[in-house]
Amino acid sequence: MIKETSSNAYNRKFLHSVCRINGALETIAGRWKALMLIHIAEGKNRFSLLKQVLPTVSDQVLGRQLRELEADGLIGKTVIAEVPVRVDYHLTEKGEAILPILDALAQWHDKR
Amino acid sequence: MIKETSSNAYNRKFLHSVCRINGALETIAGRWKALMLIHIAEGKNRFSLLKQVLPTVSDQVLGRQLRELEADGLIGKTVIAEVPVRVDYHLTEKGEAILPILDALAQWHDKR
DNA sequence: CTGGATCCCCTATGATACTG
DNA sequence: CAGTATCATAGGGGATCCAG
Repeated sequence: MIKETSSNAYNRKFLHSVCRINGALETIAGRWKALMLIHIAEGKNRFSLLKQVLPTVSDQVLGRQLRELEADGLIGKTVIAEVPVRVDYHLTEKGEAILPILDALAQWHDKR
Repeated sequence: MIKETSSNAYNRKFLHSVCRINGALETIAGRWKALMLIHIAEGKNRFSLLKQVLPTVSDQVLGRQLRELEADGLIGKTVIAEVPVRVDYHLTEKGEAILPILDALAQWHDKR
């Protein structure tokens, strides 16, 4: 059994919280993700609507980031079998929960 | 003069808040920055101490991210003219203010 | 309409060596 | 001790074309 120094315990404690912070940052740090979350929350909840409000994002990147947000559980989607097909996105509970933190970040950014 | 549609006004409003969020994210999204801020807050406030607690970061990257955090106003440094020279880092008021947000991110990350 | 497939490029990160 | 200079690498993002 390895005797633990207080420094080792200290490191593991903080490394753990940092892993969580980095994990959180990675889920929202995509170039457009914060923007996409806000727009979806405001009703721009379809692929073509998001393209309209994010004019400089490519189809490929928009699609990829939508899938990543879905995989991370921040958004969900509803496929409506019309012709042409229609897809509605919506924030999950977890997606809603990030909005106040994004707001806090925006306010923090204005300091000084 | 260009007549504004309500959609244009809508876009500019949200694009503005998103620019602020992305700006905030960029200042802390470096691979090690959140970790560095926490460690500096906890007293690991010198180059060699940070290297000890961040064993996989290279000197080059550590130095660069320290300079970036300093340029963004999150940390300050004090150079003590000993031999060998000694440099102490400390969080600025702005740097302290981000800590609760990082904590909120960590708690959010644990959801579900 | 909603994206997947493919290719390219740029930037952040990393490794190594060197300096005041 | 506290960095900087140089080179190499990987992954995110962008452009274009294509498909259900």
